[in-house]
Amino acid sequence: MKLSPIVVPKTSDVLAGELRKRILNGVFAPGASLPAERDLVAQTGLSRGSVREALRTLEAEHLVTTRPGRHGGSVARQPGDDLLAKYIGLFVHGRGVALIALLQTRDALEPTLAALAATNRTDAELQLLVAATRRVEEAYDDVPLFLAENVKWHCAIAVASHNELLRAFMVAISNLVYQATSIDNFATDDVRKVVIEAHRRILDAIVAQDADAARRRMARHLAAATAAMQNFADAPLVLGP
Amino acid sequence: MKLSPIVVPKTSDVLAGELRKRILNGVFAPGASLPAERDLVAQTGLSRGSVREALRTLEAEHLVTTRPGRHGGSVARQPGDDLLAKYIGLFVHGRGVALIALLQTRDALEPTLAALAATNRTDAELQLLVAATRRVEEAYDDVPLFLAENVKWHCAIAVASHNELLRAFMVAISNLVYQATSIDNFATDDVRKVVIEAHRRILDAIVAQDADAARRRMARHLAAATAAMQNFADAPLVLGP
DNA sequence: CCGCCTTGAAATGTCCAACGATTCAATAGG
DNA sequence: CCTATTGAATCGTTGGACATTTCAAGGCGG
Repeated sequence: MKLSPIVVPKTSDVLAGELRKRILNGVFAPGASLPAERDLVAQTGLSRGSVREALRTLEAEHLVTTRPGRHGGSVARQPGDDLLAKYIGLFVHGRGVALIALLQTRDALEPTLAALAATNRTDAELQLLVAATRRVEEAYDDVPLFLAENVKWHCAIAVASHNELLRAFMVAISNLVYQATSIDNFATDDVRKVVIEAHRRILDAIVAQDADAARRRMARHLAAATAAMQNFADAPLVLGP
Repeated sequence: MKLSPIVVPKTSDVLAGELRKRILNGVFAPGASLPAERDLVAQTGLSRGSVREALRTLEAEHLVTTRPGRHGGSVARQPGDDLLAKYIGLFVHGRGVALIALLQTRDALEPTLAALAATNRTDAELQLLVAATRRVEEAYDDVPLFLAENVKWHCAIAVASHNELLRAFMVAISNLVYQATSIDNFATDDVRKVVIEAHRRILDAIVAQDADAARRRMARHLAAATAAMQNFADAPLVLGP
């Protein structure tokens, strides 16, 4: 008879897994309190050290926040966009991903986002998008503001797409590209003029809920923007917050 | 005189921050060992519990792995694909992202990946891709194996694209989709036959380094695959290890 | 009666000491 | 020369004690 190698997981990891499951399953809804440390000790039969290590793990995963004091304790949280953005940034910086790779990723995501936005947008989101478009145009003379408003415009599209995952990806990448390019002034007068015109045409397609046109125009817009900064796109990505 | 509110960070968080800084700065290069727990205790003057909690935090961030035993200890890691995959998974499950949103994201990423693979592939990667294609075909009669090899095939494309960020996204999403769909048997005989044929045509385009054809054919392939599971795509995503 | 202050309770934060479990290297024995 | 035993280094786990933080309730003075 043969036995396969036996692995013994750490008790704190087991407990962390159990609690994680319950949080993601909604047993502990966001905002709800988990049992107190000593209650967990009593319920699980583990030591307090193990329980605390499990809670530290979940805390690092942003699944709970823990506060001391009278009505303190650990409360469940919902993992948000900021968490994903943080780890995407960590990945990009840690691996030294080149700017060109970020631009390629953006080129892959945004045409689909535009198409989805055209299909799924609500009227309220359309109003926000119109306002964002106007703010970009009004910032024509202020290059840093122009770039910042431009990022917000693209994020507004992402929000209107009603796809949370794509949106989270897009927001994270947009901010990374913004950080990497805001120093270099590739946004000449001509570039800014072209951007404004492209935004208008994309907005028109979204107003008309024409998904194909929105996708096509966004793809062209990005190709132009990428070309404008192509000169230093191969440089390894530096900087960051 | 007025005093602003004083915040006292947890000692374990402070230590985790210090170690994190050193790992990201390269003081502890990937693969290098951190001081042993008891050495950290001696150097920092903290208790072993606090040191361990700090290490659990870094472990959850995939910045270290820690092993017991003689030459065990904590070694620094480079945040890799698995890190991003873990947190993408947390986001998807935590937010209850629908399967349709995952499929839309995949549809956005993979045509670009195929195009990049056609352009950037090396001969070695092409060989791997050929082998992966053959394995999918050989698994025609074994549906679970077929699905698993199918995922590997798509990941092989992602690797050949030479875009680390897109690849990491793709690998994470592929596995999530796989987990969510491997239970439902939508992969009928007809579907599997069509998949194999589509893979061949995409592979041909990558062999010929025809980026446009690769993108086009991948888009069509995905549209067909998405349609095959469209029936239950709106269901909220459940399950997953 | 109202408002401030003190006190107490509940919870996490930190430390210490010990023992158990795991892994690998060195050494003794066949 | 090979194998098995021993031993050392290291993490894993437990239990208990005390410190710190936070809030609520009650007491005191106005």
